[in-house]
Amino acid sequence: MTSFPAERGRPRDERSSAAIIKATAELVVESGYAAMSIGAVAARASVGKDTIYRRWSGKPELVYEAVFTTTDTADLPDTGTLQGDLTALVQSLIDEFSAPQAAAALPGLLADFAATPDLRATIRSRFLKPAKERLTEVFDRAQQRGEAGADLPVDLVLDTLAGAVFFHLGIIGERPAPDLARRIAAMIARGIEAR
Amino acid sequence: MTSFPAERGRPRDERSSAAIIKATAELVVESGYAAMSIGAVAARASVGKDTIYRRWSGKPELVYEAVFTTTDTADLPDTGTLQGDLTALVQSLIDEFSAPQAAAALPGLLADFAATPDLRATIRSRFLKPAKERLTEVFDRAQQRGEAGADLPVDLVLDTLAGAVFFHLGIIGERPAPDLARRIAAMIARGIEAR
Amino acid sequence: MTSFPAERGRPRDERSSAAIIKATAELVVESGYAAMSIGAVAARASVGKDTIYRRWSGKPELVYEAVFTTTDTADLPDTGTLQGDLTALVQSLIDEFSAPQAAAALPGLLADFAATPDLRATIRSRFLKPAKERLTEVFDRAQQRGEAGADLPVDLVLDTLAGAVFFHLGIIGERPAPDLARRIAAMIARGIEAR
Amino acid sequence: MTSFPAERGRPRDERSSAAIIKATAELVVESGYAAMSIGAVAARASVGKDTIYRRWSGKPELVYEAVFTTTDTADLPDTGTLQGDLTALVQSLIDEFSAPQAAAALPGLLADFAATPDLRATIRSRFLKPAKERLTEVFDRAQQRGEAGADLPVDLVLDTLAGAVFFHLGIIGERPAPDLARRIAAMIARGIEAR
DNA sequence: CACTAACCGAGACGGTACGTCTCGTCTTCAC
DNA sequence: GTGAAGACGAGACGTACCGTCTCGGTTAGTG
Repeated sequence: MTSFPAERGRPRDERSSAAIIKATAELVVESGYAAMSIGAVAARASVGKDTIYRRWSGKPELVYEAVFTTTDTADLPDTGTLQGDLTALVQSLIDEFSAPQAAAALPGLLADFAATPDLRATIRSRFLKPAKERLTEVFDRAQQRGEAGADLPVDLVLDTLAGAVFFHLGIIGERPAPDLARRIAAMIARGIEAR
Repeated sequence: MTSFPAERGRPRDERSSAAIIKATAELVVESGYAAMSIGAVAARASVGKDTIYRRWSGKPELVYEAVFTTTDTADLPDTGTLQGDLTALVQSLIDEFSAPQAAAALPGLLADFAATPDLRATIRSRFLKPAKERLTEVFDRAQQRGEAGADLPVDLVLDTLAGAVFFHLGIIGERPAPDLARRIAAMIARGIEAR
Repeated sequence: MTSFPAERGRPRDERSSAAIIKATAELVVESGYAAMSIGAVAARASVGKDTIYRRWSGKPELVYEAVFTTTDTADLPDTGTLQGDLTALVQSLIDEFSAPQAAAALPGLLADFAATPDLRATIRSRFLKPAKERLTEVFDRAQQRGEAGADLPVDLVLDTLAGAVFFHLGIIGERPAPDLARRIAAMIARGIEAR
Repeated sequence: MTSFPAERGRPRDERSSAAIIKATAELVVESGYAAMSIGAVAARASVGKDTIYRRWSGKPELVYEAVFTTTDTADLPDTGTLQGDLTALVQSLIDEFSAPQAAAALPGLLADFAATPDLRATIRSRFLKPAKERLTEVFDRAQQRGEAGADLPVDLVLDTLAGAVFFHLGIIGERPAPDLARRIAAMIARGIEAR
C-alpha cells in the first residue's frame, strides 16, 4: 500500500483552478495567445497571480492545459480500408485544430513550446500522443489486411499529417474544405500503401 | 515612361538599413525570436529606434526581411521523374528551414504572422511564393511526362510539404535525417501520381 | 472613531519611497530640474519606474515632495518691531530659496506648477502656507503694537516678499547680500506701517 | 566708410523669419511654453527646422524674440509724484506680463533662462532693460522733487516690483485687480521715500 | 484548542520592452 | 548659401507585463 505523507496546510481550492482554466480559455479566444496576459487571467478569474503560478509554470503550460486537456479522444471507427481509416483520423485532427480555442492558441503556443528546450521535448507526448496511438492502430489494421508493410514510419507520417493540417488551417488560415480530410488522407494513403 | 516625383528630404541611408538587417539576423539567432527586442537591434546596429520603425512596422516585418529576403532561389534540376523533382524541392525546403536564422525565427515569426490578419494574408506570397513556382514547374513537367493528371492541387500539396517539413523540423525540432527529403517526396509523389 | 477599511495587498515599502526621495534630491542638484529624468531617479534609487509613478503623478509632484517637504518651519522670534519681524521672515525665505536643492528646483518647478491648472491651484497651500502663517502672526503682533492697521493684505504682501526674493535670487541668480533681508524688509515695513 | 565683404549666396528670406515668429507666438499660446516644440513651429510656418536653428539657438531665444521684442515701450507720463509715477510703471509691468503670449511664455521661459548660465546673465538686459530705464527716470524726478535720496537701489527695487508682479500674476495666476498697480506702488513708494 | 503550514486575494516590487516624441544635426535637391 | 523636407542617433516618456514577494486572513491537519 502506498502511503502518502500527509499533506499539510490548507489544500488548494479546486474552484480557483476551475475559474483560472475557464478564464484562460475565454481570454485566449478573445485576445489571442500573444496578447493574453497572466494578469488578465487572474483578474477575470478573481484570483491572485500567485495562485496561477503555484499551479502552472507559465503561459504555455497554462494555455496548454486550458485548451488541450478537455479533449475527448473518441475511438476511431474501423472503416475497412487504410484510406478510410486515415480520412477519419485526419478529420479528427481537423476538428481538433479548428476549434476556436485551439485555433487561437496553437500557433503561438507551439512557437513557445518549440522555443523552450524543456517544453519542446514534450510536444510529441502532449499534443501528438492520442493521434499517434490511433495512427498506430490504423497501421496495425492495414498491415493485417495486407495493405501496408510492417515498417511504416509512424512518427514521420504523423508529422506529415499534423503538419499539413496545422499549416493549412493554423498558419495559412484556410477554412477547412468539406473534403479536406479525404484529399489529404487519399494522398498519404496511396503513398504508404504496399505496392 | 514612368516619371517619379523627385523624392524630397534626406534620403534614407542604406548603411543604416544594412546594419539593422545584420543586427537582426545576428540577434534572432543569439536570443531567439521572442527574446529579441527592437531596442537591442537598434543598439547593436548603432541606430536610433525610430530609424527601425521608419522602415518596418514591427518585429515580424523586420525579422521576415532580415531572414527570408536574402534567400537565393536556385532553379531546380529536371531529374526526369516526379519523385526525383519532388525530392529536390523538399530538400530545398529542408535546407531553407534548417538554416540557423530560419530555425530560430520561423515558429515565432509564423505565429505572429498568423495572429495578425494583415500579415496572415501575405504568408502565401511571402514565404511560399518561390516554392510554389517551383512546384508548379515540377507539376508541369510531370504532366508532360504523363506521370500526373492536370488537376493537381498545388496549394494543398505545397501546404502539406511545407507543413510536414516545418512541423517535423521547426516545431518538433527533429534533426533532418539524410534521407528525409527522399522519404517525404516518395510518399507524396506516389500519392499524386496518375494511376 | 474612524475605522479604516483594512488595506489590502502588500503595503508600499517605505524604504523605496525614501530611496526615491533621496535620489531625486541628489539628481535635481546634479543635473538641474529640466535635465532630471524619472528613469534616472529610478536607476539611482534601484527602483522600478512604476514604483515612482505609483506614488507621484509626475516630475513636479516628485520634486516638490523631495525638496520642499523636509523643510523645518522654525518659529520666528518676536523682535519687538514690525521691521525686525519682517527681516527675520524675509531671511527665512532667503535661506529656503538659497538652499542648493531649492535653487536648482524652484524656477522649473514653479513653471511646471504654473503651467498645470490643477497644480497651479495648489501653489499657495504648498509653497506659501508656512510663510503665510508666520506673516499673519507678524501682522497680528504689529497691529497689537499699533504699528499697523487691521486691513493689511496678507496675500499681496506675501506675494511681494516671495516674488522679490524668488526673482532676485532664483531668476536673476543674484547672490544674497548679507543685508538683503534687512533692505527688503525695511522697504516693505515702512510701506505698510500705519502713518 | 566701413565696407562689408559682399554676402555670398542666397540671402535669407525675411518672410520665413516672419512666419516663424508668427507660428511661435501662436503655438506658445495654444500649447503652452513647455509643450511647444520646434518641430511644431517649423510645420506651422511651413519651414524647415534648420531654418529656425540657423536664426535662433533654441526654444528660449526663439520664444523670447517672438513674445518680447514686439513690445512697444511708451514713455511714462510725469504724474508729479513718486507714487503716481510708480503706479504707472507697475501698471505697464502688469500689462506686459498679462498679455496672453507673455503669460503663457514667461514662467517656463524664465526658468529656461535661469537654468542656462549664458542666458541667465542676459535676463537683466533683455527683460528688464526698458523698465530699468524708466525706473531710473522716475527716481531722478523724485530726487529732483526732494521726495527721495540719491542712493536709491534701482536694481533691488526693480527686482521687487517685477518679482511681485511676476509672482502674483505669472506664478500664482491671480487675475490683476484694477487697483493692483496702485497698491503695490503705494507700498513701495512709501518704503523708499525720504523721511 | 492552540499551533503550524499551505493556501488565498490583493497588490507592491525591480526590471525590461514597448512604440512615440522631441532634440539638434545632417544630407539631399531646387533655387 | 538658403530653402523645404525629412532622415539621423540619442534618449526620455508613461504604460504594460513579467515572475516574485509580502501583507492580512483562511482552512485544514497535528500535538
